[in-house]
Amino acid sequence: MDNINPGVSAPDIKNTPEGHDENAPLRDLPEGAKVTRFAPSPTGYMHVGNLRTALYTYLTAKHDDGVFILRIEDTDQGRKVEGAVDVIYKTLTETGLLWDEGPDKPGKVGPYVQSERMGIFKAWAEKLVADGKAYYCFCTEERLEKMREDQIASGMAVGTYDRHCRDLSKEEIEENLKNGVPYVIRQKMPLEGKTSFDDLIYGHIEVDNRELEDQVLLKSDGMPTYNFANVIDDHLMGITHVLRGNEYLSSTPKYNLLYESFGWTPPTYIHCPPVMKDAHQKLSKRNGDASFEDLVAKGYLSDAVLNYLLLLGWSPEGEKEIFSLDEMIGAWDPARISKSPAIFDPLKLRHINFEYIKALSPEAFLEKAKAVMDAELLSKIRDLPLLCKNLQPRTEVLGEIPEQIAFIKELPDYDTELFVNKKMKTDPETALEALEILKPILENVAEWAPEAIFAACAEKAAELEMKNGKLLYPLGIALAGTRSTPGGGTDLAVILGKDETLSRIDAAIEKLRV
RNA sequence: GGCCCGGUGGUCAAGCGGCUAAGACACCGCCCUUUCACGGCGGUAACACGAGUUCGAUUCUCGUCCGGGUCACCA
Repeated sequence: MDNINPGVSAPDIKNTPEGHDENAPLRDLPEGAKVTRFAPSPTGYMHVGNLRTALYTYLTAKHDDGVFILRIEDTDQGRKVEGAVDVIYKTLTETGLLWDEGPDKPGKVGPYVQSERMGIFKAWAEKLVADGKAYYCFCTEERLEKMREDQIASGMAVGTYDRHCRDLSKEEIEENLKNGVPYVIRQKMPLEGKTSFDDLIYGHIEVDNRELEDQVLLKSDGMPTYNFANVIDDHLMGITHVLRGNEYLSSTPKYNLLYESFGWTPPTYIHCPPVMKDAHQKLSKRNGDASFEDLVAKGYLSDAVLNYLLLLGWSPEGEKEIFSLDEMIGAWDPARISKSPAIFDPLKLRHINFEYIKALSPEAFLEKAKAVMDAELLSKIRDLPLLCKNLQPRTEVLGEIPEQIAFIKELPDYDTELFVNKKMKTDPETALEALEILKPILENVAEWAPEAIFAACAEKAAELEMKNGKLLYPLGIALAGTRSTPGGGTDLAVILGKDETLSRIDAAIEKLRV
């Protein structure tokens, strides 16, 4: 995607408190345009919940011709997975969620990889300390450990920092700093009052400041916590709308206080409910739930997956269900995101995928179907277009095609009971008759084509005053050895070719004679 | 446990004080039909519970219950 604001070439903004100009315009955007960001951490796996967040984030930006930013949040170096960033690029590219700015598409507010922004966080944290909104904390791991134990023992609120270092004397702090005592920087929460914010989905949310912990902003290794980096980056990057999972709902007041401390305007928050595996568990890597890549590998179309995800937790105004990406952008309204969790329904995904497969041109379907067939199978199909014509309305997931037509490779060892069909009024006995009648017709049919074969068979049926099915149902069973096949007996004959057809009929006749 | 959020059929969901409470998936039945599908038509199935506000609550308030989230030098 091209730079969406060509012609604007403001100098790089300074990311530090000293150089930062709060009023410097970051981008030249149309009225009402939103700037959003998708900020995954590179853990090597894109689960569908993540992808859904990316979609919603993308749509929120694009609906008003805004900017969609990709930022990689890799401050936890320990969890970093090799190649994970590529998975993110690949998935977003495949689904068409193209970002306007990102690590590989630098804009004016880069860098877009958090680990490359390390220098700036410390400066901002120190500004907070200087302004009395944060403080150095020299508590050791052991003291914190002991504090928690004591808290549990005394039945106090669990895990909340006791603000031990909040009121250290100036001298004490200087002394520690001078001696190189390791420290973290903690946010100084107000001791009373309330903090509130408005979420686009959940509405007004208010908490007692007493509930808020003096959270760590800067770790002892100089790295920011997610909680801090997030706020700094979102602001410096000019993010106007923050979409994220609702697990952040309860920490948002802390973020708001940070914005307040800096004198910044908080973004609009849009918290999304989670995508669930069942009523109790989220969809997750740990549970071995399907990632986007897994679904595609199974034969789901990426557009179909995206379309399904769109509907999982969001509903359009009308009755329409199938949306192209452009249509999604047009119809999108973040206010219609659901408040409650949604259980991922594989069956519905199948259906949506089916709709997309149905909509494929015959040529496109043939290409996709061919891709899941092996050479041996392909060599035995005498009329691939005909097969595909029959397959297309019967395919929900591409990957299931091979098993659906396994009988082409090899006739299964079927039971003669299969010849029983009440509606067609057939049984093994009538089937034997039917096949014996059919055999010479097929041997002598003028042209080995669907219409010609069907016409010849139908003519014979009419002559014998029987329903077509009485004659043709047994043909299908004889040729496929299974009840469910893509196409009727005459189509199967063409797909298998004359020789194979005749030989399978002989085999059936033999089987029925014993 | 404290705090925050949620609760319409099996699932996704519409609804935003007055409706016989949409629609989709799944399921069942019928029709079409050379199998199975597709398609068409029809059907079963829901406002968690209890108070209150109101002439009237699925919609508003409170409580109960249930579920989820969060309480890290992880994001």
